Amino acid sequence: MNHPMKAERPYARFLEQLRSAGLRPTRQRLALAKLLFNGKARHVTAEVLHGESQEVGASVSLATVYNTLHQFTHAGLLKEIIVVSGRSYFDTNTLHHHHFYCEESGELSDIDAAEVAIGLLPEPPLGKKVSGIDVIVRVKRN
Amino acid sequence: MNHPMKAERPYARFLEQLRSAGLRPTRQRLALAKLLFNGKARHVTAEVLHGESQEVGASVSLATVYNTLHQFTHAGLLKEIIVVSGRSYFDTNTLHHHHFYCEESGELSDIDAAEVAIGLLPEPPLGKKVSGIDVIVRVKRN
DNA sequence: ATTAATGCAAAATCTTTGCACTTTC
DNA sequence: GAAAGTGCAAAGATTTTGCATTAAT
Repeated sequence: MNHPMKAERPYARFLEQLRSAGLRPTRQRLALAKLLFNGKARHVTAEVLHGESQEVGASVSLATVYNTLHQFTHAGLLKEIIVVSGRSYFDTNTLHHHHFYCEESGELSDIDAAEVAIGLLPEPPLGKKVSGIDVIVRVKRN
Repeated sequence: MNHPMKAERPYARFLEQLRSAGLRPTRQRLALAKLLFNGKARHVTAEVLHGESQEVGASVSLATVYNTLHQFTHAGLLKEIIVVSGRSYFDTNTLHHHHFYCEESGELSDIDAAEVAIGLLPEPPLGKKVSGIDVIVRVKRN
């Protein structure tokens, strides 16, 4: 076995994922998808993802990173998380869940929805219906 | 009693509030405090508060509005609320509580903390302690 | 007088857009 | 070749900053 453990068809899954979202599998989207969806849940900002794409040699412009993150979000592949002003995080975990957010490090981590039991909730304002609930547990260094 | 129901010492309360926060009661701060703390709970953006200060004839520069909002926040007179990217809301309700947020209108409204019973919570990440919990109930028009 | 606060315009951030060029189908 | 996607630089939007002027103690 000379070859390392790289997958035989490394893009197959992403190709599938993109196609089913109606997005053409371009080099840039594949590169970003590969960075985003390689196993563990990720929380990235556009800036960070752009940096990673450069490190990997897959040069993708920052504008395209933004476009792609939003396209993926609209396609249901990502979830946008707002925890701090002036920066958007994108989460590869699209299931309903919540977050720990460390203001010092900027790190986000997931909290399974089942782990947060929200008891009662008051009636929403008149003429409005609930469309989502986000719980942000802010944390600090001990 | 010819005089209408305007308070005899309209600024007394604000003066007190500012002084106890160690902030000099300048014309601008008094004007903004008056707009912010006149009774009911308010949720304002810098832009909106700046607009209101102009309507009232108390011209305060936008930079000073930002400064003042942050000073008030640090002094514990306001609470900053993050619900949407690229815009900060400031809430005159500094008690622990949560929010309804309408993405369509941008309106925020309070939910008393007692009305949201959060059952269990997982352990925060190693070396971190919980510093706050924000619940945002996103709502849409029916 | 000292010290703090304000205003202005300029800068800094993050994000979006317009349009020519390139790639995918 | 038609349609969609990309890159770049420029524009937008919100927020912060530097510094001379003004106001509060």
